[in-house]
Amino acid sequence: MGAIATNTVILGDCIESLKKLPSKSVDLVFADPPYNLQLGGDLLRPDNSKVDAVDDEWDRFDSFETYDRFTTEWMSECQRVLKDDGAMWVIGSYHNIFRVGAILQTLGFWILNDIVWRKSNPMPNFKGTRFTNAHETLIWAAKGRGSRRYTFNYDAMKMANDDLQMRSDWTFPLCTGEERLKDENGVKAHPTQKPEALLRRVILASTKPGDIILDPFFGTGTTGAAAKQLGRKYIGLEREEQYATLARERIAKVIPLTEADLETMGSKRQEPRIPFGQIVESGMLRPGDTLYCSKGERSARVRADGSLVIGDMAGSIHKVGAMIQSAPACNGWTYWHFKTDKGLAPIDVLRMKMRSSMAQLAA
Amino acid sequence: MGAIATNTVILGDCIESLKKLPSKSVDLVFADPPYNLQLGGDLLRPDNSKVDAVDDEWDRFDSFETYDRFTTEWMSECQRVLKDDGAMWVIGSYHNIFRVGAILQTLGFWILNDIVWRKSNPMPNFKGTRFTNAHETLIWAAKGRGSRRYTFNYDAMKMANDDLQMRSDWTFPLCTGEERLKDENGVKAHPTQKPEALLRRVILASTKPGDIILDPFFGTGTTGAAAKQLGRKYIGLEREEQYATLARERIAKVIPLTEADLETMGSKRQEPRIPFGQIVESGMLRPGDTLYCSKGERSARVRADGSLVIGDMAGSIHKVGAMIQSAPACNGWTYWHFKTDKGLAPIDVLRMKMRSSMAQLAA
DNA sequence: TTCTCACGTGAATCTGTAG
DNA sequence: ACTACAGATTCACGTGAGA
Repeated sequence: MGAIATNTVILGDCIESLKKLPSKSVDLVFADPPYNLQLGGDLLRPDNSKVDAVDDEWDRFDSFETYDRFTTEWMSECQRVLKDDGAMWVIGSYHNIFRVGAILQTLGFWILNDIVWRKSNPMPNFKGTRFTNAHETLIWAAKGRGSRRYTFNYDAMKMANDDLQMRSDWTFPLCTGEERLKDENGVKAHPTQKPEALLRRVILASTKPGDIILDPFFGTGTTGAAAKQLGRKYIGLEREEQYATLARERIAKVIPLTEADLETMGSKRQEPRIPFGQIVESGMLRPGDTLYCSKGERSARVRADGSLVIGDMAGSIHKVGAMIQSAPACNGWTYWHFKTDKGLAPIDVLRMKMRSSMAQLAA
Repeated sequence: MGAIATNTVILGDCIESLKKLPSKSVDLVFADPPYNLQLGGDLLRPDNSKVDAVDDEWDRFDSFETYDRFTTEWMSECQRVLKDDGAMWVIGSYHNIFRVGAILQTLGFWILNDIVWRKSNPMPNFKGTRFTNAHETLIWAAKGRGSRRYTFNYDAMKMANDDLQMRSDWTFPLCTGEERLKDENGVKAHPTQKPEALLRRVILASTKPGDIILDPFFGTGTTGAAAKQLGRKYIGLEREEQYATLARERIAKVIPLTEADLETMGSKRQEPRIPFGQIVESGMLRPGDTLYCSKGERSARVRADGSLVIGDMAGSIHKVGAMIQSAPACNGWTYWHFKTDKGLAPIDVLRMKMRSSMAQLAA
């Protein structure tokens, strides 16, 4: 086996390019394949502006069967190209991730974790028809069931998480602002650019310095940029010349980090927000229970969704508290009280209790 | 089709029992199928013979295939039993959720969301070989692609989340303590008992009071307990007699909420429609009155039939609102305002007044 | 200079009913 | 099947203009 060319972007069809790569030559694959979104018509926000949808030709497939065939092809080539101790990451959404995961298992990959990327700033569901789609899923899998020697930098991950084991749910913002590549008109250069922070965590967790990372859907080269920063090598495959060019220019500007830089990259944690509805869902309060103001003169009834009712007024603890006092605003957590053996206690006590039971959670 | 028996636990093989249920008879399916292929015993072939545990490399495929066949069978029966506007939830971990999701799509179910249950107190990864497996995944899917009338209580969910859209990541603790069912020796009665809070959110989000919820893997009856509490009906299928017995005892102790406590924030889409003409007919506004946009720069005149006029444009409050803004659509109720002592107020205020006076008439 | 506020936008399977 | 139209619907941030 000759030396493989690294730190390069290969222009061309991903499967064709994969076939030319030698077997057992890369340490990690990171793949961000088309999601096969199957969008309908236009989507308008409440302010009537249009959502810039992903309608690119590369994301359109005739059927699930076509998508599955495509997935099977690129993935089995990746499996061949991986070293025996290598591993693969694939990112996707509910549109494609289940097919991706099933195929990967069927091919013999051995799933190590599924990871949830919680977006701190997702796009809302404008029409109020579903839950806000606020996460994507990554699958981390070893080449085969027997591969016990995959790389996992346990201590680096623990360190990055304030000395707690890194969990399978990660919180990062979307790629926006400075980091988001723009064309000459200031329009986003690629519709699905991933945040570098996400890639850095993937790479720090599952590769060693000097490892070779293959990205078969390179796009604008986030994987390459993060790899270079962290002292790893990359091979990017990309079909669209404009993306490949952008990626090369982008990566050229990246300055590799020093050891010292890396140490300061720990993630910050913050107190999790507890909605009042969750207090009710948890059973700490029950629908039908009564809440009182501190003097006990005023009362309201709790409903199953966390709303309060007084007469024909209904709304959140804050809104109803404000209405009843004819005040512009009200902190419902301190205004409303519940009955205990020792008299009235503010519901904020319940929130603190809930917080402490969730103390382990990085927000 | 005769009335279906509800609030009952049916003992027996899940697929056999499903086949006896009438088509299009339930509103929601909640399924917590067996997760792990390797445990054996849990898995039955379609002919009810047991699958032997297999370690052999070459047998791996056979084992996935068996799981897939089992999944396809129970799931297509559920699809048949669901009403056309019904929906299904399935919960799983990375061991099985990808196969479950792919099969569900292939059967024609239409995924609405994938939901991440973040565990606030997961079991750590003791060996430090992977990320702490701190979540499970739920898939929420409509019966088919065309099913647009599935139930989603958007406003109740928004209320439960402090007036923000409910996201696709939910945080709940594991089922522990009092809630966890124990046998006579104090040992947990079921290995995978789900928290009631999780089920309550599922039920509150996607059913109406009185709906029928089918759980084909009933276990110790968390679905039934939550359903009874929330004024929904349940049908539980369970193979193991000891679980079925435990479930019946558990559910018998549950005290349902009263109708008043079950009430949640209602959807605006379901409120009775008031034509604008009726506001004019009632005298709340008079023909010839002027309406303004919120800033007061634009104005239109009200005509006797409830149409608006600006210059030579005339039409409904919505159409004229859209035209004047050159927008594709407009909600006239919130766009147009009328003059009061205290300044401009949206005409939606008048609609709310009208609605409440109509409600009093009905009562 | 610093703060405030309006505006733009992100992998989105995004309405319901009457005729 | 289709059309027409009433009317319901958004969160977190980054940027840049203006105070």
